[in-house]
Formats: sequence, structure tokens, C-alpha cells
Amino acid sequence: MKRSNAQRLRDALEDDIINGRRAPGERLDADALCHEFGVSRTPVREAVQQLVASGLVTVSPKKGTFVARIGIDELIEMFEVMAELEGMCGRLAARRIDQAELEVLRQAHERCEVAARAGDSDDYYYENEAFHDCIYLASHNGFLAGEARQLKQRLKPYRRLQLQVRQRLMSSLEEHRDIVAAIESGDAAGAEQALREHVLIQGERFSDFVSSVRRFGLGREAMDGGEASR
Amino acid sequence: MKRSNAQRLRDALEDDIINGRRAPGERLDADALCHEFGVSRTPVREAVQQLVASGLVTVSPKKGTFVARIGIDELIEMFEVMAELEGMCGRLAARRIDQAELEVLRQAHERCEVAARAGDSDDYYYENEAFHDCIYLASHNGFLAGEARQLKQRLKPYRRLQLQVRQRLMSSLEEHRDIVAAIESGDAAGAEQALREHVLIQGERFSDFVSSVRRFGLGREAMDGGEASR
DNA sequence: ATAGACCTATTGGTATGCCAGTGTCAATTT
DNA sequence: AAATTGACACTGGCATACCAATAGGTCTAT
Repeated sequence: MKRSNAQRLRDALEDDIINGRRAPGERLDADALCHEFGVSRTPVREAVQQLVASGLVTVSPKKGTFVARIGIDELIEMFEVMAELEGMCGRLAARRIDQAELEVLRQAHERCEVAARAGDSDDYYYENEAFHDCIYLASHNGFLAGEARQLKQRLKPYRRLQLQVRQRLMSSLEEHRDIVAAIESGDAAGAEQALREHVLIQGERFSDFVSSVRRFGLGREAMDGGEASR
Repeated sequence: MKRSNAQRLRDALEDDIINGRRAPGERLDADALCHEFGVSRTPVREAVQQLVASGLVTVSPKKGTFVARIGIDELIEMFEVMAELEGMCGRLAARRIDQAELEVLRQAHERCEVAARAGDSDDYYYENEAFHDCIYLASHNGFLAGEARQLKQRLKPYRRLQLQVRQRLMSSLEEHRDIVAAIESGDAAGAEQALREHVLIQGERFSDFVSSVRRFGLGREAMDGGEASR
């Protein structure tokens, strides 16, 4: 399968954004990209449109295109949904996982454990991804898995903040243990709860709080510039 | 705000697909669309790409673009996710709804009741949309609301099947009553459960069953043609 | 009759030029 | 000095032309 220039460009930009090489708010100059990749404006335009559709970049009409800058409020909302999707995956996985998948999940968990004990944060990050992906697969709902992966991608630029917290690595691992145990024993509600809180860290109380606070008009980023979308 | 040709084209096609004027599997001839709308290939291409991104159409390389034909298995998966999103909206709404929103919800429910008693199926369909949208709003999670609306759109071409069932209208109304009651009383778990089952009708048992059946290789639509995507 | 080798219309992808609307900045005016 | 105006460059959107790849059919030979 040969990939078009637009696709390669999209992937390259996506990768740059996700891995922080292009920071939120950074400008994406169309002409510069044309020159950089040696292509015309058409594929660049196409790639940008796809990235807009996936939420990674935004265009401010007549001002240019920028790496999406997500406000703290929307970020919380997205994490809330992410937690729900992960929880749903866990609930379904607890009911639907088969022996082979369970074995793969256990192995993924073990690799997480190895990485955690070694203190290798990058490695853990990667194995953690694989671990969660196992659960997506085990949900036996491909659409759900796709949505979860997509949202996770979109959140990736911001998750590094969350994951650099000291000791988070070890507590994350402990939570994984509970998750595996719940899935193993077919405890759907337990797996759902464990995964939801695993993602949300503190559960929904925090966002409840923020939500109620914002309703009193204390939002401090109302002037942050009109991030145009849809 | 002036809308571009590509946007108008996208909206027109989207509307056609959602309202069944273009059936799943139908071919979308690019040149015909160019002529029909009096534009060149560029905006047509753009519109098609956006529709692909939103899942309403698919392109089979070198064979053409078609209105997305969703298999029964994927359809079930999508409904499963839809139910979860609706349930989540209900759970959050039960905790976060304010007086004004509650009043709007009650009024929406009453309009549903009027439509139902009049036996006006189309009218009920519309008011039902509004009712659910109230709950989306009341979740105080704009991102969640957007995702829910988007998925609902995508499912719209197939929901007419589900809604034409005789007597479904009245039982739907009864379920609405329970939902309103749960939200009114702040019963988060109750609202979540009620909404989830409202969407799923029979709960997840059915899809569990299908999921397990499919694992035994009894899927009868394996030959349904390679629906290419991403 | 069937397998295999061309042939061609269609599709996908890209380059390029043009035009209109608008943000930006500077010059001019009061 | 502040404000108004005006020019210009930039951006977005569209049309058009060109090229490459291939699906699908046709033709040929065994």
C-alpha cells in the first residue's frame, strides 16, 4: 500500500504534535510546510484538514492554522469521557475476555511491572499503552476501541503532565493489578470502576467541583482568544 | 458568516444520507456531484473527505466512494457506545443540572408526551431529539455532548428501523418519565441505568450474545465486501 | 473454454494560478 | 499624540490541468 504525500504529511505532523515537538498554540505555516516536505499546497491543505477533523489543530480564519490549544475546562471534559470509555472497555472485557486474550493481558501487565521496577518511565509509558490496548481488544467492541484510541491520541500531548508526577508510576502499577484481578474474576462493575478511576485519578469529584465553580463565572480563560472550530 | 461550497456540499450530502435520501451502499459519483452543484472537483473532494472522517461515507480505492454501509455487528457496537454516552450524560446531569435546565427538560418531556398522545410519530421523533439534547446540555460536559450528538447523527440512518416498532413510542415515553424522575431526584446511578437501557432497549445481553456467537465463527456477513477505512 | 496478456476509462493525487476577503501596519490627518 | 484611513501581504477557497495507477473488460492463443 503506497501512502500519499498528504498521508505522510499528516502522520508526520500528528506525530510531532503528539510527542510535543510542536507545542500547543504553535503556528503551522502552510508555505513553510510546502517547502519543508517538497510538496505543493494541495496535500498540505489536505493534511491540515484531516488534523482539524481529528481535533489536533485548529484554524483561525484569516489568521492561520495552529496546533490545537485545549483549555483546562475542555481538557477536564475530555478526561471525563476518556475515563468513561476506558471504564466501559473494562466492564465489557470482564465479561467477554477469552483465555488467549487474558494471557496476553497478563503478559502486558508483567512487562509494565518490569518497566516500573526498572524505573524506566519511557518504557513504562509504552508498555502502559500496550496494556490498555489489550483491554480495548478484549472489550470485543472494535468501534469502542477505535474511539478510545482516538481520544487517547488527542489527549496525548497533555498526558505527559499527568504522568510525570513522582510515584505516579508505582501507584499506576498497583491500579493495574486491581484491574487485572477484576477482569480475571469477571467482575464487570469492579473493572469498570477501577479503570475509570485509574484514568481520572481522583474520580469525578474534581471535575464536579470545577464544573460548579465555573457556573459562578469564575472562568479565568474567557479572554483566551476565540479558538474557532466547527 | 459565509459558508464555502465545500461546506454546503458536505451538509447537503450529510442531510441526504441521514434522512435516507441516499441509501447505504449507494455510489457517490464525483463528477456527477461536480455537475449537480456546479463546482469543480476540489470542493467535492473536500466534502467527501470530511464525510469519510465522520464515518458517513467510505471510499474503496480505485472503485469509488459510497455511502457507508455499516454491518450489523458494527452497528451493535455503535449502539453499545451510544448507550454508554447517553448513560453518562444522564449520570452527570443528575448531579449537575440546575433549576433552569430542569425546567427546560420538563417542558421537553411534556412536548414529547403531547406528540406521543397525538400519535404523531414524526413529531415525537423531533421532540425526542430535543429531550435528549436537554440531557446532553445538563451534563455540563460540552465535549461529551458533542460526541454524543455526532454518534447519534451517524446512527440516524439506521435508527428509523428501531423506532418504527409498534408501541415503541409509548414505552419510550414511559422510559422518559423514569429518566426525568431520576434526574429530578439526583439519582445518578438510576438516571444512567435508565438512559442506557432506553437506548439499548434490551440492555447489553443481546450484544453479549451476538459477541459470543460471532466468536464461534458464525458471522454470516464475512463476505459482505471489503469496507475499506482508515 | 479457459488462462493469460494487453487496453482503456476511471479514479486518486498533485501542481499551479487566480480571486476575494481580511488582518496588519504604516502613513496621514486632526 | 491619538485616531482614521488606506495599501499590501497573507490566507482561504476554487478551478483547472496533468500524471500515475489500476479495475475491469476485451482480445488472443492454446
